[in-house]
Amino acid sequence: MRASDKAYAALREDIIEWRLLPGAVLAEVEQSERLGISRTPLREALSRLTAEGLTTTAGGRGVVVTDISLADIDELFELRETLEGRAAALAAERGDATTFEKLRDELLKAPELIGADDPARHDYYGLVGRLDAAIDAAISNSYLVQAMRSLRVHLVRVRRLAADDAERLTAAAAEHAAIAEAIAAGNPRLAEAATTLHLHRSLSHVKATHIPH
Amino acid sequence: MRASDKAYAALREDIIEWRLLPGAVLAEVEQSERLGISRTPLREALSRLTAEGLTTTAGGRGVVVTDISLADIDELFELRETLEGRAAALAAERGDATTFEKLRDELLKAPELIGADDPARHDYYGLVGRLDAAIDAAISNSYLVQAMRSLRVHLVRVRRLAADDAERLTAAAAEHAAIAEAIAAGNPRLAEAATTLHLHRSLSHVKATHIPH
DNA sequence: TCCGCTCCCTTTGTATACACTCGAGTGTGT
DNA sequence: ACACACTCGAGTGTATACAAAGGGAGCGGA
Repeated sequence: MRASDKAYAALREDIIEWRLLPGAVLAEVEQSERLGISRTPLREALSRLTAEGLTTTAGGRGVVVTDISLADIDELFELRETLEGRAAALAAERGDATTFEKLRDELLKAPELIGADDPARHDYYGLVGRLDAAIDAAISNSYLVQAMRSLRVHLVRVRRLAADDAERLTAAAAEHAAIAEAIAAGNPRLAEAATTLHLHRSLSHVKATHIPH
Repeated sequence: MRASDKAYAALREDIIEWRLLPGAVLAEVEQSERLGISRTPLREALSRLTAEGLTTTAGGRGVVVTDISLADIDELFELRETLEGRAAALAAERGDATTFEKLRDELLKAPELIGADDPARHDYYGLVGRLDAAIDAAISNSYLVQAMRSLRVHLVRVRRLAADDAERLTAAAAEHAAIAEAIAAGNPRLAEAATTLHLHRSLSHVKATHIPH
């Protein structure tokens, strides 16, 4: 793995996990020494982070970690609703039914995973990730997939702000199952509606349990 | 202006104007010498181009200019319809009516601009650009604006493939005027419908007059 | 005491030198 | 004659040295 990739992954992780808080200045020499690499690959990593919107160049003062305000969260979900709603509709038109039927069945059994003692709920998040991947594959539109992928980075960051209690996750699993069900049934409008519903509930939850930083 | 910005702008222009054709390899030493800068800022420029999707790294063999197939154009417009349709609807909800009324009036007079002998039709394209900018400002959603901005780069490139005859531009101006009219009237669904219509016509025109390369 | 100017220092921007990897081409052995 | 291996080279990846620019602190004047 290239040094610039390592630096990119490390910084991205630090920002998403809120170990590097908004406003933190990422000075080149400081970070390059911390990560044990030179400035050149670090600069490339910072460029990528800035292109993604996780950092921004603060004229002459280095790059700083971007903030996420409540307004940003609203904007984020507005775009998310647009993209994922359409994605779900397209998946319903083009996707393979059996794939999404299996995912639906797994999602209906998800409460068992959520109840387990794994605090990170890796299995459940992996399952949701597989649903996302299945939708991505079904729509076969690289530009749309790319747009959603760039959104997910910010969404993971936002999710870390909210308290992922078992109650909400159980409800979310049912909502995801509804989406998978609609896609499997080949019903685009239903799939879009289910996605809209899920995202509104998700946004409400985030705003309700939002931890100010 | 920084050297890396200069290199980025120059290469971006070359790719969009099809002076650098798909598949062309951009060797670092070669391009840095051509542009009169060193490899370091050039690499940053190439990183940005790759992030935008105009180039792609061909495993150790330098970066190459990406291709745009007919399938890509379909995908591009599918995403464009999603984003710009929603943008028009949001602008209708949140935009200032007088701003878009003025733009509508100007667009209705656009055929005069198109008839002028300026082969580049700078005035007309400037006017359409101002409509885009007005929509961007009206929706006040930086994430959505960012997503559309990253799309427009590819769209400009596609537009260069089509023959922008006066007839199509006149029709497009009328379609744009209809969008502005719907936004000014504060009718989101109408604005979205007008946008959908315009994009379908635009796509048909591109595919009909497509110049294979 | 407050405003403004200047100087210095910190930090980024650029250039260049070095290291390493991948691939092609050639030469040799069977 | 064919196949395998070795060498050479082109090109990227990384490190470091140098240049330039912007900001902050300190000093001086009003």
